[in-house]
Amino acid sequence: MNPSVIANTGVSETGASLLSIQREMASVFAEIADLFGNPSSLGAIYGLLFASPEPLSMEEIVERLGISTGTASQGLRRLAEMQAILPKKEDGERVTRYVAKLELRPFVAMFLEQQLLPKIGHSAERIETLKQKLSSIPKDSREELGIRMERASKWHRRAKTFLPLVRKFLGG
Amino acid sequence: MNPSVIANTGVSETGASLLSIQREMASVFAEIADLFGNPSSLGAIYGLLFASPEPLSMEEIVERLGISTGTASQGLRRLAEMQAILPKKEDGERVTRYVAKLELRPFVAMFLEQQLLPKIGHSAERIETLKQKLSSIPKDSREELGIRMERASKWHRRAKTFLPLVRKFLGG
DNA sequence: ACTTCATTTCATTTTGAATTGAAGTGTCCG
DNA sequence: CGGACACTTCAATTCAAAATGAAATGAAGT
Repeated sequence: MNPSVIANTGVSETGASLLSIQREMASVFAEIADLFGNPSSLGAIYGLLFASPEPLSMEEIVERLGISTGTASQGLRRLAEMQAILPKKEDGERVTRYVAKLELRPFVAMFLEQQLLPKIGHSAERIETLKQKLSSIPKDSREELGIRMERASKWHRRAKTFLPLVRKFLGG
Repeated sequence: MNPSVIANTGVSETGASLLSIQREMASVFAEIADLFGNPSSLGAIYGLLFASPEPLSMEEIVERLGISTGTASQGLRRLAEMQAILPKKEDGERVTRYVAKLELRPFVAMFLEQQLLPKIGHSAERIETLKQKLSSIPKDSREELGIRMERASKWHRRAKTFLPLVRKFLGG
């Protein structure tokens, strides 16, 4: 069996085994990505770069993961936006190569600030609005509903004070 | 315009306004549910019960939310399993009615213990396994990869110590 | 035993997000 | 200019998860 089916970065031989580790790492991070509601391709790309000491070009990523150029392009953009990877435009080269940042912070920050906090905030608002509509319903339900909505508000307040704290602990 | 299009629990009139509040609440909780990777119907059902001082039967839930009996049946089962609602089989009645529990704990516990912790644990294992495969790759990559995997392990360890703590704060 | 009605089950359908891939854009270099 | 190449875009496709609804189950009452 030919051990070097896939052209690696030019680092000569035995790439097959390295590649298999990289693919497994991609798969691990893919799972984690979709656990947090992100496309698993995002995780796969990051995982590959995480397991690649050498920077990789988009083309190399596409062939090693077997994904489309469209997915790779968009994934790389989002990862760069969330500061999870670093684009390296080398001197007189045509291609951009990417390296993984090895900190957890970008992920935690992105997840909390882009996903959780805004949506928590939004639903908190909707509940506040609802509280005001309470006056227009029969008094027996009104009282109990008031208590319940107050409780829902309290959940939101707790979440809002707690989440930034999470960030400090995991991201710091 | 007829104000009582929908048969409410028998609580006489002005149900339209109560119903609209309940539907809005269902919608708020539906958003939150899918934010945490659950079917939004789960959230909708819980939200409706949360905004309903009176216990509701499955049939009432189906008609108020406009969902199918299948969805309602499965949703009620899951919510009961995760201790988010309480089934009330009343004395000589045919139907089971449900009330919302008003604590946040069941949700936090369920999310952490059923979703996060197991999957975090699983990916931690996969990374441990990968560490052992490192010996079979060229030494230059080997060293750097060793460092990186160690770092990924550290993330997992942090998450595992931190998540139970989250539970105490939000759930207790 | 038979009817009724609440609930469950599950094969099918729907829906929406992720992915594809080919056409488009832009840039570098001869 | 022109052609090659790296990358982006986006309409169409795929695919998995969720929802549907009709048939099966089963518990009460007669």
